Amino acid sequence: MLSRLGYPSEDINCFELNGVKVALPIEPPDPSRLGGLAVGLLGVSAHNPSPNATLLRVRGVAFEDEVKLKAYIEFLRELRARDHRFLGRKLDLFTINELSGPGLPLFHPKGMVVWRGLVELIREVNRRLGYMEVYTPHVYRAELWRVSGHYHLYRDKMLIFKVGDEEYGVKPMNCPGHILIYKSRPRSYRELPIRYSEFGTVYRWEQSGELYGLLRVRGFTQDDGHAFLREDQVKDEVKAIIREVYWILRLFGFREEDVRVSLSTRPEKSIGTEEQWRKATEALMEALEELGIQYTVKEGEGAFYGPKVDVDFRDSLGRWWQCSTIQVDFALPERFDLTYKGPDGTLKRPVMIHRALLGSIERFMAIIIENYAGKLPTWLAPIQVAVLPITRRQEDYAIAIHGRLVREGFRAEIWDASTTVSRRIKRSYELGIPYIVIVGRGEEELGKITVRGRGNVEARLITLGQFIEVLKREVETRSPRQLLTELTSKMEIQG
RNA sequence: GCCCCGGUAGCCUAGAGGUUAGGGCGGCCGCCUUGUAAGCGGCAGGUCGCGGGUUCGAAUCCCGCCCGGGGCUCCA
Repeated sequence: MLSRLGYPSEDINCFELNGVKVALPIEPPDPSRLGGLAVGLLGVSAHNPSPNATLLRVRGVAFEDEVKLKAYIEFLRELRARDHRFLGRKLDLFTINELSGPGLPLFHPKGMVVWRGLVELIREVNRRLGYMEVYTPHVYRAELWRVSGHYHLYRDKMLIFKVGDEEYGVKPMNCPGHILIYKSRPRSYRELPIRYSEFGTVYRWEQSGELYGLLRVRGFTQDDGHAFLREDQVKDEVKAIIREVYWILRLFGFREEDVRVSLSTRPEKSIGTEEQWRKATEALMEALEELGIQYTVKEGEGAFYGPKVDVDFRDSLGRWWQCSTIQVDFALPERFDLTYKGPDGTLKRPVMIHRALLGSIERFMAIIIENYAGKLPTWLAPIQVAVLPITRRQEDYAIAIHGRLVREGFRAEIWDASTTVSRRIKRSYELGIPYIVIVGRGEEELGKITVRGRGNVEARLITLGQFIEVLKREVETRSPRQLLTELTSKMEIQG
């Protein structure tokens, strides 16, 4: 039984379906078919489209048949199973505590393992790109934020407070600190580009409704970098950065078709000369074209201080994320009166490039937790190996194996025989541990081990040395695959 | 920040004005000594988010606040 109800609002279509009032934000192609669809209820919310009408909106999804509906429900289940907010707790990576504050995550030891893995990865990239790591304070005199413009343009997101007679502000961005390092002495054109990087923790007072796990927080750490360079150096710098962004995405298993690049041009409200904008925008376009990268142009979407290139990528569930950003900036060099001595002896104004590769460590961590469904590749896994003695009689042997693994630099734990083997194996699967080493009487007598990988691959009775060699290679190459499979196939040949 | 929904032990959850708030996971203790995705038994663990109100009586009803979830808006 289906009937159309009056419109309380122009953009909502209301029907009564089997006695339940249903509001659809879109006009269904054939309203009379509504009754024959498979409908799943997603949520209920109230809206007040006009002063004298209250609308209860029941949100649901309709599919042509039960099979498609079930597939969608399965997708939602998958989302929940991969949700980094639950996995973060289960894997003991981080928590967000009501007492310490919303949007301010606390990273546990295991979470810091993943964090450090990402930071070390970016340190390598920074070395290749020539970015030198610096460290700057978290709090600055408000005067600095006046000079940078943040005091006026960004104030609603900033933490500004008074100490005695003077105001201070917690940093929402790292650039001003890096600028002051640049300004610490006169610069020559011969030095450029000067590149600074910092894993800088910034605080932005986001509105409470915008917070979302690690994906949207109030305190986060950027893998930030600023290059000070001549305008004619912009193109090469951007090319080098984008190449590295692609390298990083490939490392995490994102393919070309999962990456989307956009170029944002001059917005209406902006500073700088036409000439500067033209040069910078052309430099960005040329960089993208020379790399053979397809991109879309977002007219007028640039920052007020310069054009930018953003790299979005798509995770295994088809959701797009924006992390990497490369922005050209004419404004801050001017505001801080940055100069360098040109070859002709006159003072010139450098251009700045702001860039973040992962964007925020927190957000990127959340994305990879979800993308791997908690089963992190071995190089990032907080526990790489769990050693399981079958019975207490093998515990000394297990201790010896564990000790060797730890000395070789691996993150290993012993799970003693106080509970059953299958229970411990189940737990290792739940925690997404890459490898379990199982040692029973047979292994101990032969001085060997049995290794089982996450994908149910098993290498029986190999030597610890063989396993360490594979493990080492897997970690050093940051392999997304488990290299144990090589050992198992070898074993089959032998066996 | 706005709209709706929610908050019960470390985690998941039963409970809808009436005894000592019940269960599962996890934890601890004991038994078992285990060979590949949950062995058995016991014990501990709760200001029912916080504050106020209604009532003879509140986890349960009302108000305020805090926190979370879904959406809007915004971003890395």
